[in-house]
Amino acid sequence: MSKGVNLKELSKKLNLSQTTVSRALNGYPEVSAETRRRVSEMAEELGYAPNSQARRLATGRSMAIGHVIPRSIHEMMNPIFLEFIAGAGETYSKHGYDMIISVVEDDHEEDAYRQIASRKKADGVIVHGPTSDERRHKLLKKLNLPFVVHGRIPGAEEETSWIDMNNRRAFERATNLLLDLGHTRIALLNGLEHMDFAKRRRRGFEEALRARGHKPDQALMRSSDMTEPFGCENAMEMLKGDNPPTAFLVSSMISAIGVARAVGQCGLKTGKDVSIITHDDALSFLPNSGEIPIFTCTRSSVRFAGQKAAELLLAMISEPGSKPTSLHLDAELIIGQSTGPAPAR
Amino acid sequence: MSKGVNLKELSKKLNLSQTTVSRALNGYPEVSAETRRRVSEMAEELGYAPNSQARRLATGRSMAIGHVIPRSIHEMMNPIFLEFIAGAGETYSKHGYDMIISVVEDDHEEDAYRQIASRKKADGVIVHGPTSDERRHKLLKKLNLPFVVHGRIPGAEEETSWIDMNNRRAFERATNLLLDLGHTRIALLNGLEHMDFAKRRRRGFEEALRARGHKPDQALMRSSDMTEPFGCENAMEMLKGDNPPTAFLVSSMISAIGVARAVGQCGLKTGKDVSIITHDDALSFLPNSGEIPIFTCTRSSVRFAGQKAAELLLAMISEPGSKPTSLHLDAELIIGQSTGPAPAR
DNA sequence: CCGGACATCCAAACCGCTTTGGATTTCACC
DNA sequence: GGTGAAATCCAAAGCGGTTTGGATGTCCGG
Repeated sequence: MSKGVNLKELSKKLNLSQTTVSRALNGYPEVSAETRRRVSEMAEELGYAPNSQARRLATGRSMAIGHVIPRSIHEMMNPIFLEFIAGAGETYSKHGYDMIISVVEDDHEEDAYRQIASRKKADGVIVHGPTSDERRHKLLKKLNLPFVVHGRIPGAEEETSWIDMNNRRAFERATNLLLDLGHTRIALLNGLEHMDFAKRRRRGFEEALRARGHKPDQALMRSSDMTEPFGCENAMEMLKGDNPPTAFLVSSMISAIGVARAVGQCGLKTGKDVSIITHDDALSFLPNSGEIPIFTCTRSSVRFAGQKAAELLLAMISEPGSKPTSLHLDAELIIGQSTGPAPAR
Repeated sequence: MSKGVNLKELSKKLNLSQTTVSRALNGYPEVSAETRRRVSEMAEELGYAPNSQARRLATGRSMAIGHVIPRSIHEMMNPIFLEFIAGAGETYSKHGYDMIISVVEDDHEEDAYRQIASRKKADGVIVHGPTSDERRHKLLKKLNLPFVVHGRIPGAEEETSWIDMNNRRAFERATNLLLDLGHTRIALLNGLEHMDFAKRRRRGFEEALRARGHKPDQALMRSSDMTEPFGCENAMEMLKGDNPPTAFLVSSMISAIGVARAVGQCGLKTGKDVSIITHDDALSFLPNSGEIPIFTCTRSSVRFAGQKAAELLLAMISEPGSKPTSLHLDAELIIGQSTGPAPAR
């Protein structure tokens, strides 16, 4: 077994033409049931599997989806990116597609897309982490390479296919919850704000504040890669300042953990002295579930987003020329242990 | 530009044979310098790039490396896996290889490898997360598919190529440090112990204890997926028990963060009342650097391991029949803020 | 018994590249 | 001037599939 039979050998063994064997295996109708049975049996027995390169060459479809990640973006999106990929990967393998990932130097990103197109490495790509001045979609259109954006490209919402969560709304709701609890000095620890999602989150935050007559305080807003130390250091600094915040709205569980650490180090109690709401991407290694989750959060499974993005893209590929579609997911607002009424002054 | 010229058209335009053009572009010697120049210029101008499927079919090399991840293993190794992948990916693209990742249902793992081999999807694979009763290497040998193991397969160290850190030694050293600081009740929060790396870490821990005349206490050892809550819950439980540990040795930063949270919740101070040493895979989104790192740790960059694993594999592929090679990395022991002398009883 | 409609199957072209096995030209050297 | 080596270049044969355009055989109604 697994000796590496090819179509020619298989068909010889069966006394059939390659045509017939190929058709039998690929489910074409012009083959008798009996023949089809014989063919599949023999194929099974000899462990035949079509060479994918040959098939791809012949069909002109590469049966692969590309993900290109510049090193820097990659570092920044680390765990979230992986979870998304995992979701997409499930969809791909379900449909017989391969996932190819290119880790490239930042200044070679365009090149990477060009190569995918010209060398026919993939039938489509996923665009990760769109920024405010995104340009990749233009390149991809020029290259005629189908793509789906994870997130939204400002100004190109209508002409591109995308999947995104409602970032603005999620942070608006979270902010309102904190306001309802009596918090008025609320800090925002956001992701890098040249990223579209971060910009939207800030907007949701600020709008909610303004709607209730509060002025957003720049001194309470920070934006950076969402690491643990980022959360800790900034929270520490703010908590030690005068007129410290009583609540934090944080863009990532990882940073939120850092905030919690800072709170502890200041001798305060999370959920009592200081409230924290974080966005929770439902990362599998950072579960925030349980009967009462540790963190109050806005939750939206990025893995699910990955699955859906892949489905969208595969659909686009199989029906070229169809209208762009998009999926707008709402985050759940889940009450956990990290929020409570604002402490009396 | 990027109109999709192929070799035939390009050579026609140049009044040369496909042979010559192909050779010129691929750097073969039997082409005059002048001709080569003309060819590259025209190729550049027309935006020619060889179709990768065709090239692969013709050369018989798929120029791709496969990584298959069963969903469950994947979930468990999440961030570490990604960091490894990132490292490997850098090496691949530097050498013109593609990285293809298959996310498969657990019971289809074997299938995935079989397909990679029979359909010639990849020239080699990386084996992730070997367990104590590992069997994948046997399958891969049978399939004649080159592979490199990230970690070691117990009993097959000589006959396989692998890259691993010295888990036993790292945990032995960490344990000794704690003993030197006067700690005698040391807890071990380990990864799942059917994984080879976790088993080695435990061995290092226990041997160090025994060597100094201490009996490992089963009540202080836990093993699980290395999540944050795992660290917190178990630390909490132990700290609240009678005769609590004064130090924790933890297999992952993520869990260590959980431990620190538990310590804080118990009203204790990390590095004073309770010491923590963690293994630090140098994940980019969980930096533990700074002048004095937060956590005392044994550090070994898993991204670097990924790069090296890829190099090993590519070398194996280009020199078939070479002896298996392996790389044994030593972790650094780095003193941070989370350790201090054992508190007086 | 004949012609056409179906049902089956096949030979050969094709996908776009690499590579083998020459063919042709050039040139130094005897 | 003849000759063999070196330098260039080319036609054609793969690589292993899919797909087009028939060929052959069978069955049915008229």
